[in-house]
Amino acid sequence: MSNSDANSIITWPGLPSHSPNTRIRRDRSSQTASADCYNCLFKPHCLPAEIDGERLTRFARGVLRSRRPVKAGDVLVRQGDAMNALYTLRAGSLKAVFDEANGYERVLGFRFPGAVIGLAEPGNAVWTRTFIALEDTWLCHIPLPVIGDDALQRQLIRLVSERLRSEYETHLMLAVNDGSRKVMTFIVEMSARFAERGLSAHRFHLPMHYMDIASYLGMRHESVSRTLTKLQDRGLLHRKGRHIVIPDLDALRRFKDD
Amino acid sequence: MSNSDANSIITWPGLPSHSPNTRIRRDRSSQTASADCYNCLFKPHCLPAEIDGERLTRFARGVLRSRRPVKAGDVLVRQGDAMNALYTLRAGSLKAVFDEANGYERVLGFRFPGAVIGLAEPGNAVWTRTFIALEDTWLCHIPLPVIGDDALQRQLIRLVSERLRSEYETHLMLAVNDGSRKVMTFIVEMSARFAERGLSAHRFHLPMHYMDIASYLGMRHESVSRTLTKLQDRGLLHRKGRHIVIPDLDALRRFKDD
DNA sequence: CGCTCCCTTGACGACTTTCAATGATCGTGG
DNA sequence: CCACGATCATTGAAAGTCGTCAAGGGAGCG
Repeated sequence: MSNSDANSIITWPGLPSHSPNTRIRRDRSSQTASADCYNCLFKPHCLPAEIDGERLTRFARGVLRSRRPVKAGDVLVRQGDAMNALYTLRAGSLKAVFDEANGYERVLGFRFPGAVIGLAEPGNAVWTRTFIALEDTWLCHIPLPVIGDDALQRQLIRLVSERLRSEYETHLMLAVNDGSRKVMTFIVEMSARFAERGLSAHRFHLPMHYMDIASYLGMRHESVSRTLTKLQDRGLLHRKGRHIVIPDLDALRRFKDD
Repeated sequence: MSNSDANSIITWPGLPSHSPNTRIRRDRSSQTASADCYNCLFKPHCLPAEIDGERLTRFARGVLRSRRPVKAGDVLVRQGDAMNALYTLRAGSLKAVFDEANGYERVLGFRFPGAVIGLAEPGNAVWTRTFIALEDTWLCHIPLPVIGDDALQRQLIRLVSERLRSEYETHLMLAVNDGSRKVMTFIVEMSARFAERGLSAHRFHLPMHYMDIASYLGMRHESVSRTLTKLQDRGLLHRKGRHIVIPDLDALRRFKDD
C-alpha cells in the first residue's frame, strides 16, 4: 500500500518533494548525497555537532555507506531484530509501534526529518519497537561502531535526554484523560514539528492514519474524528480528512489550556 | 508533614530501615558512607560500571561530597532551578512532578533506591521537573563536572536509554485507557520494583498517596480506590489503605493482560 | 470500473468523573 | 500519652464522556 501524497509536506527543506507514486531513486551522485547528509546531520535533532576533521570524514563515510529507502507502509526495523545501526530520518516520516502479543500494534510516536531512530536502544542488542514508514522515506544509516566516538557519545546523551523530555510531555498529554484536549495537544504538537522544519504551522497534511493517531492517544479513531469535527464546529480549525488548516493557532493553544 | 512509616519498605537492603519519626542522621563516619555509596553505585540502575582506579577515586570523592537528606514531603529540586548536579537515590523514594501553570502538579513518575535523578536534563541548564520526597530520603550528590568523564558518558547513555524504554512502557499503560488495567499494571510494576530491591513482591506498602497514583495514571483518586476495591472483591489482592498484599502475582498478571 | 481501505456519523451502553459526605489515619500540640 | 485537627481514603448517586457496534460515503489502486 503506497499512499504517498501529492501534497506531501514531510520533506526536508532543500530536498525535492517527491510526487505521487515516485519511487525512491537510489542513485544520486555521492557528492550531492554527501553534502545533503552532512547538512542533515547539522540540523536540530541531528547527530554530531562537535565533530571535526578526520572524525567527521570517518563519520560521514560510515553514514553515507547506505541510505535506506523505505516505501510507504514498509517496515524499517522490526521489534526483536538484532540492532547494528542507528538511522537519521532525512525525508518522509515514520511511526514507532509496539507489537503486542495479541497481534495488535500500539503506536508510541511519530518521527520526522532530522530525528534519530534508535535512541531507546543503546545497551540493548535488539530493537524494542517496530518502525514503519508512513510515506516514502529516506534515511541515513549510522553503523554502531561509528557511535563509539567520544564526541558522538556526548551528542547522543543530549539527544536521548531530549527525547526523554519529550516523552514526559507525552505523558502529560495522555494523563489529561480528556479526549478533546489530547487531540488539540496532538494537533498543536504536529503544527510545531512542521514549523520547526520550515513548513507551515497553519496548514498541513497529517501523514498518519486516524487509527494511528487514536492508538497513540489511547482513543478510538471514531472519537478522534468526532473531536476534530467538534473543533471544526467551534471554528478552531478546518479539515478535510487529514488536511488540517488552523486559522488561529494561538486561539487553539489557549482553548487547549483553558 | 513527615509521614514516614513503621513498615517503611523503601529502604536499600543493608541499610538500617529508619523507624517512624526518625530524622535523617547527617553524621555517619565517612568511611561507612564511602563503602555504602560505592556499593550503591554498583547496583543495577546505578551510575558507573566501567570505572577504575584513579577515575573511581575522583568520582567517589565527588559523589561523597554531600549526601543530601530530604524529609518526607520536602522538595529536592524544583522545576526551573539551575541544575549543577545529578543525584542517586540511596534510601527512601521520590516523586517526579510537573508543576503546571494553574498551580496543580502532575505526577510523572516515582523513583526508588538505585535510581539516578536528573537523566532528562543533560543539555539543559535547568531542572524540567520537581522532585519531592515521599518519605525521609537519602541521596548521593554527583556534581556535573564529574559526569564529564568519558567512561561515565557511556554509562549515562545506557541509563538514559533505559529510562526512555521504561517511559515507553508507561505510554503503553496510559494508552490502554481502561482504569482497572492501568491500576493493575501499576501494582504489578511496583511489585517488580520492590522485588528488584530485595523486598517482598507480594506484600508491600505504597509510599505515595492515592492522589499521586491517580495523577500519574491520569485518573481520579476515587477511581483508583474503587478499582482497588473491585480487585479486592475478586480476590486478586488484599489491601488496607496503602498496604497491599498480593496472594497470587501470576494471577494478577494474567488478569491484567486477559 | 470495482474493490478495498479509511473516514464519518448515529445510537446505545459502560465506564469514569463529579459532587458530596463520612470515616480513617497521621502529625501536632497540650 | 492523649486529644484534636488536617489531610487522605472510602463510598454513594447523578451526569457526562467515551467506547462499541453498525452503516454509509469517499478516495485511491489495480
